[in-house]
Amino acid sequence: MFSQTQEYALRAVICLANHVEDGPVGNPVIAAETAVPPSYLSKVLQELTRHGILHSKRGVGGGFVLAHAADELSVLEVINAVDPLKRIESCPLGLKTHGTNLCPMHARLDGALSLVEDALRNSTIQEVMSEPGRPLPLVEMPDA
Amino acid sequence: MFSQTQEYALRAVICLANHVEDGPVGNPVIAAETAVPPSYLSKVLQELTRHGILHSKRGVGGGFVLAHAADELSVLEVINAVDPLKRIESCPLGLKTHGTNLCPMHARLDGALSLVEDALRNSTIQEVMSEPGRPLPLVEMPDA
DNA sequence: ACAATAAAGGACAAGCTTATCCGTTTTTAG
DNA sequence: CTAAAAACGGATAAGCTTGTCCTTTATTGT
Repeated sequence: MFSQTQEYALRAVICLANHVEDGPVGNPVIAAETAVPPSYLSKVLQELTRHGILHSKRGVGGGFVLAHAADELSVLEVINAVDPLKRIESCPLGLKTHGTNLCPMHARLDGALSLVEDALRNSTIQEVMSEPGRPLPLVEMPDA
Repeated sequence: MFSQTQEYALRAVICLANHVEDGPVGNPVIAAETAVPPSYLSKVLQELTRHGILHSKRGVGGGFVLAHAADELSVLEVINAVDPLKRIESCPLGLKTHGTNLCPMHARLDGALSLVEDALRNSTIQEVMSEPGRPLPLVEMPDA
């Protein structure tokens, strides 16, 4: 339901949010902390950069940083940057007389998609980085 | 978000619900009415049969019929038969100390999945076959 | 029993997602 | 100005989803 690429993108963004004080973070570091294959992560980070989620800096001391504050960035934005959640906007069968007025079946499916869209739009990266009673993303729990 | 196979399965089931009076309906008829490639549809119908959503009958006059009444069959059951919606039950990074207590990020993603699951569980095929103000699935609107 | 019909099942092909590799460009440091 | 670091970009491979084709098995009617 959520793609691997979406998952990777979210991990990377959370990782960068964790490092927000540290200046640019390089691909290898992010890869290590997020357990994403470095060569693939590289593509994902590129895509996030193209969509303005990250800023990248080349050369020595370069790497990636968040382009916006963690509480100004939604989970949905990250997902849409790499692999957009696409709503059902017109009849998948191409029935012309349905046009934009979906049949009840597709209306329900799209309704479900809209719930997802809303939930993710209203979750910021900030919110998702720590929550009382839940472990921190990307890190093993301090021994219980 | 929803796979092609899930979409095909739903179309096929709705088609069979439309033909519920007519006895078994063959693959070629379903394929034509649902605009699904017949050779692929054949696999989907097989899978629905294996999971008890349909009954199949071989030989002359054979075909497929719904195994249950349309108002006793949920959209979720159909989807789960061919390509199950899988919830996030444990940490995708395999962090052992997260175990079954997801981090807030995965908790939100799974929360979204649970909304979808609920919405689809509570939609019956009956409900999805006609709804005032919406066109009927699979058929062009009687000219407006 | 035989022939026709239709689903079941297996083997295979095309296309997209995920993943890898390597050369190029940009930036920094010395 | 040169060398090293690091992102960028293109080409290619592996795997899964989607789609095709053909043979086998079961059922029905004659």
